[in-house]
Amino acid sequence: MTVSITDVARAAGVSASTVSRALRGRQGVSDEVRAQITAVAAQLGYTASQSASSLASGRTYTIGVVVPYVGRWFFGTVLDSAEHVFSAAGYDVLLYNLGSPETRKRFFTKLPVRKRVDALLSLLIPDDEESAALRSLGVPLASTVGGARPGFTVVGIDDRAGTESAVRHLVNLGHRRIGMISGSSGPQHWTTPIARRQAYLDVLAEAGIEHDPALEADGDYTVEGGERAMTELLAASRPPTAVFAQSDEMAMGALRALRRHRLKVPDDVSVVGFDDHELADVIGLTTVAQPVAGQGAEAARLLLRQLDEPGAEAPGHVQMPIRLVLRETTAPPRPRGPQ
Amino acid sequence: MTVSITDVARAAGVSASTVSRALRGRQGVSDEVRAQITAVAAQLGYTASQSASSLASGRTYTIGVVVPYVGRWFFGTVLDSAEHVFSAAGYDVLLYNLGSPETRKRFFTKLPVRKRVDALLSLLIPDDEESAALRSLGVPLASTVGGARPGFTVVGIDDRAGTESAVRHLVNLGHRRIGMISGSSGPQHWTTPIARRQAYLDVLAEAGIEHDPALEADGDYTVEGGERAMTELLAASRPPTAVFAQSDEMAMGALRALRRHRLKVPDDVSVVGFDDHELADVIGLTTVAQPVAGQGAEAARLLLRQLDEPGAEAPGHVQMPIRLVLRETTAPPRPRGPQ
DNA sequence: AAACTGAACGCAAACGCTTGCGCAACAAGA
DNA sequence: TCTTGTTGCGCAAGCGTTTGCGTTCAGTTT
Repeated sequence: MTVSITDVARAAGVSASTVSRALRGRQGVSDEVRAQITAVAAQLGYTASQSASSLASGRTYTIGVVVPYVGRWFFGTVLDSAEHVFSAAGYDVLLYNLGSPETRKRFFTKLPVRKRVDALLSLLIPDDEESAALRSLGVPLASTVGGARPGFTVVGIDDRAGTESAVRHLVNLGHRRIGMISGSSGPQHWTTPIARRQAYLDVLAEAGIEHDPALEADGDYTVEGGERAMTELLAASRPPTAVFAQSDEMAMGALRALRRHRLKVPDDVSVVGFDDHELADVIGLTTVAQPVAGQGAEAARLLLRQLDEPGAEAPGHVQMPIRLVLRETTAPPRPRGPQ
Repeated sequence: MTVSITDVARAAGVSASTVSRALRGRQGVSDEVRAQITAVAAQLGYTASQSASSLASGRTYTIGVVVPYVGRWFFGTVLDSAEHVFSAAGYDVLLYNLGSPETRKRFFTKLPVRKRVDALLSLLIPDDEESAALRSLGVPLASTVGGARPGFTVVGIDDRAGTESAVRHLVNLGHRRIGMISGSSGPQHWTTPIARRQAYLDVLAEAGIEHDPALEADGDYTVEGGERAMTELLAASRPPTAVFAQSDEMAMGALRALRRHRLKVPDDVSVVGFDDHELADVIGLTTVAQPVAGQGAEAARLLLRQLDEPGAEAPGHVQMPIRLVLRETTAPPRPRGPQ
């Protein structure tokens, strides 16, 4: 049926152990025999059975990646770059898409990755219990979202600094009524929205602007949510002249809401996003750019390093640079007064 | 170290085989013993080793998914929906991201999925050689792109009909100079761009419009490519008054090029895309919608069916519906003549 | 009461690899 | 010549499951 290691061994006139050593580049086999075996294996189209190999060796050469929504740009991009790093190093990736609460719960209770992966990269923020479950796997862990967590190597960005640059930009343009569309905090302890909100409040305070709770709305990190949130903000008794959205998707939703209300951007309302989505440039959105692919690649590299040198201390938290990208959705507020 | 089936067996006072049967719902074990074993297993936190299980049974409960670019909206969306179907059925997914020619070549020569998956879903179009390699895996195959292929269940859309509805829409608005931004055909026999081009030519012919090669440009299925292509088209001696882009991403690039040239959409130039990208609505792009997530889910379901009933004949090709979505980037051409 | 069922369970043989150990064979040092 | 190393390779014992077959035993049929 399917060709096994003993088939190769027989065909090459050696033992199975020699085939195993030869094909995996171990020493203890002469160059000529190795060449022989390699040739025979190629000719027979032999591939080692991953199951048998990992059962015997304990190594799976597989990395688990858990992500909330593969379909969303941010996660897709991180996954893309991480996958490249993994596959270049000879690792396969097992993907778990945990968008709905049920699949998420099932994953963390059944833990299908147990004994199946050598390491795990999480693109979602586990709560304490989930964190513990992952640690119980006994493999290196990394994450590209949220703040530092025990047992994890997390590569992220400085949410405070990013938010500050965005909001300060609006302040410097002369805006005083600055709204914010935030991402839902959800059931998990999702630190990002919290950090960004705090930074937003701090900048307002430092500029001597009184915070108006009516200028905050939740956008659920989606386009539709952003649209709803912007609509809410516009319904305030004194609507904002500028809005900071915690993600580009929400900013895009906000832009759509503004268009529906026949308000001009940036003349009537300025908008700044967060992420530098691939289409942010297309629609001219001012935003704070973060190296999304870079974070995925870096996290993957750090994971691989831990696998290569098991003794080494893993960095707890690394921060990647952010930068404000000025485009066409921000401008000074329209001068008020008698027209 | 890690708890094995014999640990559970010992703790429950039965044999390993009984544990195996009990946990997998096989018959031949009494209800009380089964309950006992289930409880003990849960308490010990036992999970069967996937390697050992698949080595012994030959089933991997894993599906391979190969995709050119996980980061792109189309593929991410298909993957997302397919993954949900697979995981709901108890299958894990192994992801292979084959964007670059090297990784692609490596994948098809080494075929790391051999003996690792029970079925394979391809979101890229394999050439004849690659197709043969996949068939040699001896597992059910499905694809969500391109035309029918021997050995594959492919679920797609009617590219001709989709293109016709888009181009006819432009013709009906009164356009006569209708450009097209196509996706590169690339090295593989990628039938989609060819089918769409043919439909484009046919509609022009049926409307009595002479085809002008200067109104065709390649956009590589990317935003940047679309922008370049549009710029090319605008450089023609008689530029188009309307453009059909073979994907929304390219259409978005075209919109950006038009904005850079200070041309109004749809007043100066109409644009219609293809796909109904999640952000098409945000920017008001007229486009032909295809059920992207639906195709992923359907392909996944068809694959699972083949696994459940190995004897059954698999459908060779199923087509999902498309529909033209009118938004704000198309309008009648600006009346010409003395202004 | 004997013979026959079927259900519930254990035994042991795979499944296809990896790896510690042992054993030649040969080279180099004493 | 005899040790001592070194290198190249085979043996065989796992790794943790699944599964065909055999055994036991309670319950049914003659």
